[in-house]
Amino acid sequence: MILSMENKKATIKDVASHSLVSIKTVSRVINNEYGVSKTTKSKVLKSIKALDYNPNKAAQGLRSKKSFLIGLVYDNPDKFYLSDIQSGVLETCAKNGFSVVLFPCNHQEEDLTEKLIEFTKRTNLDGLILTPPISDMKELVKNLQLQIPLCVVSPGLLTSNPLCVSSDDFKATYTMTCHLIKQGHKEIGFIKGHKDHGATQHRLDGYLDALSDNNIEIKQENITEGDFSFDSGEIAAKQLLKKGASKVTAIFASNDAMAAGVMKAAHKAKINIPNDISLVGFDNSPTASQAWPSITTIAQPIREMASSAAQILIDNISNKSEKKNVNKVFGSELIFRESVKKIN
Amino acid sequence: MILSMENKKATIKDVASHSLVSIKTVSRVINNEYGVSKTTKSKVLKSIKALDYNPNKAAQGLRSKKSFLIGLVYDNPDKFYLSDIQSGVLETCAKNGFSVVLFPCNHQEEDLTEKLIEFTKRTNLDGLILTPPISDMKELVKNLQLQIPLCVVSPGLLTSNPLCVSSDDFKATYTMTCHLIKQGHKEIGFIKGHKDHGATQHRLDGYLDALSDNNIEIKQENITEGDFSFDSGEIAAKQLLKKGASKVTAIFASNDAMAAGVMKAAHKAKINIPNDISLVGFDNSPTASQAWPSITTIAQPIREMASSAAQILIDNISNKSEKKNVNKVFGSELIFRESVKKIN
DNA sequence: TTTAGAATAGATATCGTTGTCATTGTATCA
DNA sequence: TGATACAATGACAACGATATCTATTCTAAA
Repeated sequence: MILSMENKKATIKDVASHSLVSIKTVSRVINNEYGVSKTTKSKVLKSIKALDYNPNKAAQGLRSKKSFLIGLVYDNPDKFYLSDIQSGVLETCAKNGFSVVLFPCNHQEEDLTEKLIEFTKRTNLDGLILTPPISDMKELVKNLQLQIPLCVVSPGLLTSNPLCVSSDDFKATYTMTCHLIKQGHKEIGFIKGHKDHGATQHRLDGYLDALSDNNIEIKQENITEGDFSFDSGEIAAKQLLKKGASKVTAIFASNDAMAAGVMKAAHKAKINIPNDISLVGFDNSPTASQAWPSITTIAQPIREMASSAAQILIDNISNKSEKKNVNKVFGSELIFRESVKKIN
Repeated sequence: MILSMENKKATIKDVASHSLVSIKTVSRVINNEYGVSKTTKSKVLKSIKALDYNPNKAAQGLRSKKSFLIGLVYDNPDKFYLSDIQSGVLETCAKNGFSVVLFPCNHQEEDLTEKLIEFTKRTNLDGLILTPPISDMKELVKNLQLQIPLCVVSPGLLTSNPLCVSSDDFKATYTMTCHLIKQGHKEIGFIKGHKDHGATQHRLDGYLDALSDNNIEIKQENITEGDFSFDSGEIAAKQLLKKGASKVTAIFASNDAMAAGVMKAAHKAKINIPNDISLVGFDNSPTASQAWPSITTIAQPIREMASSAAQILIDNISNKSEKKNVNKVFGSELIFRESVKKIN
């Protein structure tokens, strides 16, 4: 029947009869399975094109017990970070025929574990990606007994989860602090991040170790609390600056948003950056390059990390890789701009 | 059989036998269909809870020809805007049992129409949401012959698409320009947005009409090109400012990112905002509140608009609403901050 | 009582694909 | 030559839900 073929979507059956093979053979072609001759394969592919055939995901999923869905869990106020994460995951998933289901949440919520389990079941996910700060919650990650693979994106090397993609925040902060020291800075203020983020401790450690290794005294008064937000950076800066401009000659903010807050505080207090005080941030967000003066910072391949996390997860789902433990580490890059000045 | 029930996921069959009814009755309960007595219903619900049953989306989708998937199409460099759009759509979809599939793209791509059609088919979407600037492309929207409902988010009132959610950028810009005029400004510079965005024209028109209605001469030299990016704002500002500080007394940037660019240019040129020049932006993004001085701007309920778009779409999919044409308009709010000064 | 009609429940086919197992054809080996 | 291996293909059941149609029960009016 050629009549009214245009209205309805072609099914595997249509492709089979069009190319004069069985539906099973068409299925083999679709899934790149072993055991189809070249001629048959090209014949089937031609029919698929001719009929504009797209496999029905629901049917595939029902039969093969897969959903082709990957969950992306996040609770990060940094929209730039999130955007990179999303596009990285998205790209890799699309390339592999998977779709992404977003799960924004509040990491402080009491029953987050239950909600995640419920979400996973309800959505019938094939895999789950956890990003900071959720991925930093060791207890939660440990208790999350899912029947599907889980990949975490983490700021540090230590993680108990079998599938992991991590950056080396410690090393990056250490190197940057050394850079400041080489520029003659000894009194370096530090603004910590949100306490629930693993990155907060790693970055602090990098700062502390760099000071120690360079025989510079660690002063608690130079270390202030922050929570990665712009406002907290401004508040912390006020605290660091009120102790007299003679004191601190540089400020290391744990991220760019807080560094921008520092800049606002400096503006208000008529303190010039970098002439009076040097400033560095972390993340290489647009904020840092658009500030005036532009802010020296640390770039991490967030997008690539996310992309890699998705790939590792998909490989694991498809059992392409036999490895049970994967921890891919990504390096950071120091971005030198105008906010740091050499002093004597 | 109670044995080893924990390992496998419960199906509708299990629920049926557990509550001693037919699977059809369970189905009726799940879908809130007519024709189940209260006692039966509560019995079934109890079983569902007891067995921790979740309907299999793939099976539901296969049989009912639905995918419970909604596509969100975007190509907007503004991460704050995007974040609001996403969370609005996400929330409403989650509430209605739908999932969101993201489709980032490049609006200048040659074969975007074909790609969208292909995406829709491949993903088996139940509905599609188009956001600016894709939703501004009239030809594309018109040519997009999909078999599923389409809802556009638009900055203006004019749209040929039956399902639409819009803001009133014209009115907002008009009102804000009048505000500047009331503050004594007559020489008001204007930075246009990206030419492909509908908002660009609406906002320019608001500015132009406000000047006309207040009998202020429109000068082409006061109107500069921009593209909504920070950098373009900085460049445009340089152009407006080099004509001598005596000339323009206020600058209206079509969005906050460009307003921030203006601020950077002013800093560099030692021009004080608001003492030398007043500045307003558009969007009420964090950029505007975090700048120093903070920037007067216009707030739009982006999140609510996105949420509403999703609801309209879902209602249409479910045929809950018989209306074929819906155009919900959302108002804007002027946010007064430190960047505008009254002059005489 | 009887009975029409509504409310409720069930049996069975079906959606479009993949999994299992059987069958065919062809080349290789003793 | 016959046995054997292996590549290529196909027939049919099954995945877990909803749709359709039919059957039973209940209620209220005649």
